[in-house]
Amino acid sequence: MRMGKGVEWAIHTLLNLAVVGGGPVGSVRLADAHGLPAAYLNKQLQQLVKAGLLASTPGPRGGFGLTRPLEEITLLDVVQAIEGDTQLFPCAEIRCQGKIGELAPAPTGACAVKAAMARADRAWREALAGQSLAEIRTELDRTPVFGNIVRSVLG
Amino acid sequence: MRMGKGVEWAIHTLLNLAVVGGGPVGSVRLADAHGLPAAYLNKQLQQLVKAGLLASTPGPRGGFGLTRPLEEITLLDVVQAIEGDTQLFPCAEIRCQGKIGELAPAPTGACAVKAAMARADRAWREALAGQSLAEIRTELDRTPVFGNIVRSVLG
DNA sequence: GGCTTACTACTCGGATACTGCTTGTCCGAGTTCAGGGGG
DNA sequence: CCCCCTGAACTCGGACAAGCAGTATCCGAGTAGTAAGCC
Repeated sequence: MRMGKGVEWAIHTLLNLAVVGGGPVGSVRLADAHGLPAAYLNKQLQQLVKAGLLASTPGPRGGFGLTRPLEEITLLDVVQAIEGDTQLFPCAEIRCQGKIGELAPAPTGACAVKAAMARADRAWREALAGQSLAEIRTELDRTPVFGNIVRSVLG
Repeated sequence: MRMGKGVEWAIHTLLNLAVVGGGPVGSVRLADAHGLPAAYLNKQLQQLVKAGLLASTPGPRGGFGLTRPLEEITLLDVVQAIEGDTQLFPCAEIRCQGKIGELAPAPTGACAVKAAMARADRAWREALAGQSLAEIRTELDRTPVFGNIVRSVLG
């Protein structure tokens, strides 16, 4: 159980877009920056567009651009955009199946297992929502050369 | 990104084994209790044996039995036994690849993205480790008939 | 009658197919820009 | 000289394959219990 690589790609791409600022950047250039397959990265970026994190402009000089500053983008936003907002624990309600399910009365409350897992799930999501991409960029800016390199590659 | 069904199966099976107490129970009977494919449940239970949560005894009258009380089994134990202890976020270090990777100096510290994701991961694991199966069983015992049904099915 | 022994039935355990999702690739619709022709 | 039009190049967007992990199944190794045979 692990999330797809698209999440890592999306985060780094969002950070790069913020560093370069300015107008939209095409998916090919964004992919070359980290040696990623361009067409597949494009697919992931479309997910970010659907989620409202990016805006896409077609045609020459087109590409993808941020719709809001990094301060307003949390890790949870990115993860949900790429992976969807499904729970980590897929409760199939097997407590209501099989011999036990047939004999037991219809359950009144929610499944205790499901509830416990949901608590952990919530802790994870809150930890993700508590960290914005802006904070991560601050960490990256500890290496001052970084900004120049990104701008030289994507500019 | 969601964990396999085996986790739900394992948790309910562990709870059932605790309720019935006594000697080992075969995988077929455990599977019938919730209408699960017996052979595949067997595969998952083997994972629990490897993790030390269950003990298996072969031959007739054999089966699986708990090795310690529910108080000493956390949700994290079960999840790690079934899913492995890999991180949710698979950092491929793409920051060191592509044009940016070639131009940037060798990174000194850990990846900021990886670190942020690891924090959320830790929050999730701590939430899982903070809940034992005994607490869940307490919830289930709110329905007093439950114990009798489990014993009648597995006895 | 008691003990030994062979047999049967039942269990786990690992090796073997199948399915669905993640990953990866390709081509078409749409738009901007450039260049040529006409007014 | 300025405007319009046509064409081309480049972009996103969704449709189309490949690979792999999760899912499901089956058969063999091993053991407890049983029943028959022997002392």
